[in-house]
Order: sequence, then C-alpha cells, then structure tokens
Amino acid sequence: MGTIRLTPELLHIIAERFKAIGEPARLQILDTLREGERTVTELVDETGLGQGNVSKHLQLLHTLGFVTRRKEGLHVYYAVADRSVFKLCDIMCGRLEAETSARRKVLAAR
Amino acid sequence: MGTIRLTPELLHIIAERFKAIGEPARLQILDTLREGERTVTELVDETGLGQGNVSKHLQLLHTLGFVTRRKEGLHVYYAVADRSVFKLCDIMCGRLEAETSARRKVLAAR
DNA sequence: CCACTATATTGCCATACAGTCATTTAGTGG
DNA sequence: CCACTAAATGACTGTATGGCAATATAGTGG
Repeated sequence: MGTIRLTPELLHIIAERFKAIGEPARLQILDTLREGERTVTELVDETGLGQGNVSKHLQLLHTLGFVTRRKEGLHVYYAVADRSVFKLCDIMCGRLEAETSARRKVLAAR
Repeated sequence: MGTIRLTPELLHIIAERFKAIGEPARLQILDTLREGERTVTELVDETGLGQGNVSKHLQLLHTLGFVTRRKEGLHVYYAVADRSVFKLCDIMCGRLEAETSARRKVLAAR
C-alpha cells in the first residue's frame, strides 16, 4: 500500500536539521570546513563573519551533530562530523541544474 | 589541491532551498504529496493546517520548484516535482541514525 | 597575579516569517 | 446574474533569530 508517513516528531527533527543548514552563514562555515578542520579565528577570517556570530553558529551546528569540536590549548578546532552534508548539497545542486535546464527547455520551446 | 568553494551566490540559493524544506509545515505537505498529487483542500484536511497557510506554503514550494501545479476546474492539483526531496530526507534520517547510535555508544561506554 | 589571546555568552535591535482571519478572485451550476 | 465552492491574497500579530557590540570565561606566558 502507500508509503509510510513521517511521524510529527520525526518531521520536526528533520525540519530542524534542514533549517540549520538552510542559512547562508552556516552553510558557508560548513563549506569552509570542507577543506579540513579550522579554529574559530580561522573561520572568522575566511568567512568574513563576526566572531560572536561564528561562535554561535558553531554551537548550533555542534548541537545538531554537524561538526565536531576539539580543544587544544587556547584554540578550538571544528571539523565536519560527516561528509553526508556535502552529499545533501550535491543533491540540492542537482535539483538546481534540473530546474535550470527545464527552464531552458521552456524558453527554447517558444 | 583543495576542493572548490561555493560562490556566495550559489551559497544563498542552496541555503534558500534547504530553508524551504526546513519547515515542519512544508515538510509535512511534501510528505503528504509523497503518495500522489493532492488538491489544496485535501492537503488542508490531511495536514490539519489552515487553508491560507497551506496555500502560501505551496506558493513557495512551487516557486522553488519543489512541486508542480495542475489546474482542473475549480481544483488545483499539486504534486512533488522530483523525488530527490525524499532522497534528501533519507540522507538526513541516515545522519540521525548515525548520531543516535553514536550517542548510544557513548552512553554504553560509561 | 597580570597581560594577552581565543572563544563563548549576553543583551539588544531589526528583520523575517508562520499562523490566523478576512477578503478577493476564479470557476461551476442553477 | 446569483449562490456556492476552491484557491489565492492581504493585513495583522507574535515569535524566532541573525548580526552586532560588549562582556565574560578560559587558557597561556611573563
């Protein structure tokens, strides 16, 4: 028969995660971490975002399990917890391409 | 060498999409559409959301290319534009499972 | 203990937006 | 033309939250 619906609870949890990465600043942070772990200061420098701002975003990303945290002296190193985030981005990009080519097709058909 | 960074523009576009599905109501609508196309009224009934509310969410989902729209008399039928949305959910769920089992491991290790 | 650097936290403001209600628009039948 | 139903739109409100500036906390070296 039909596919199973998501429970309201799971629905909220999933939405929360998507919302977390549905934010340019956080996505930018994750994208920067794509190349390897970074300290907060490095992230501030590379993203151009404010320090407190980066710190807050990192807290959220860490709480939701998107990044890992490693303390070493004065520095705190953050890294992407699991590459599946990028898989998500790739699929979303694939969607974009599909959209774009569909739009091209529509335009061409005139 | 390192991976290519996303352009700020693409970053915003992708974030916008994730944000769109990072909303319980919209995710619920998409989940309902998983079983096939639905009219607005049907979606209202099956989700329990308000009519105007559903309509507005559908506008957004349609603008971003997540759903298609088909007009037939008084009714407007909406459907999922491409199943990749569910793929995204599956991956996100996979992440959740990984998280949960990791947490279990931590708890067990005490 | 003090000065310094890195990170986290807090308070504040402005904005975005989900939800609700009311209204409008569109299509249908009598 | 009118009554009815479906869907879209607009006004309004409350809440959530991103960004910023200031401050607090923590770790290090002198």
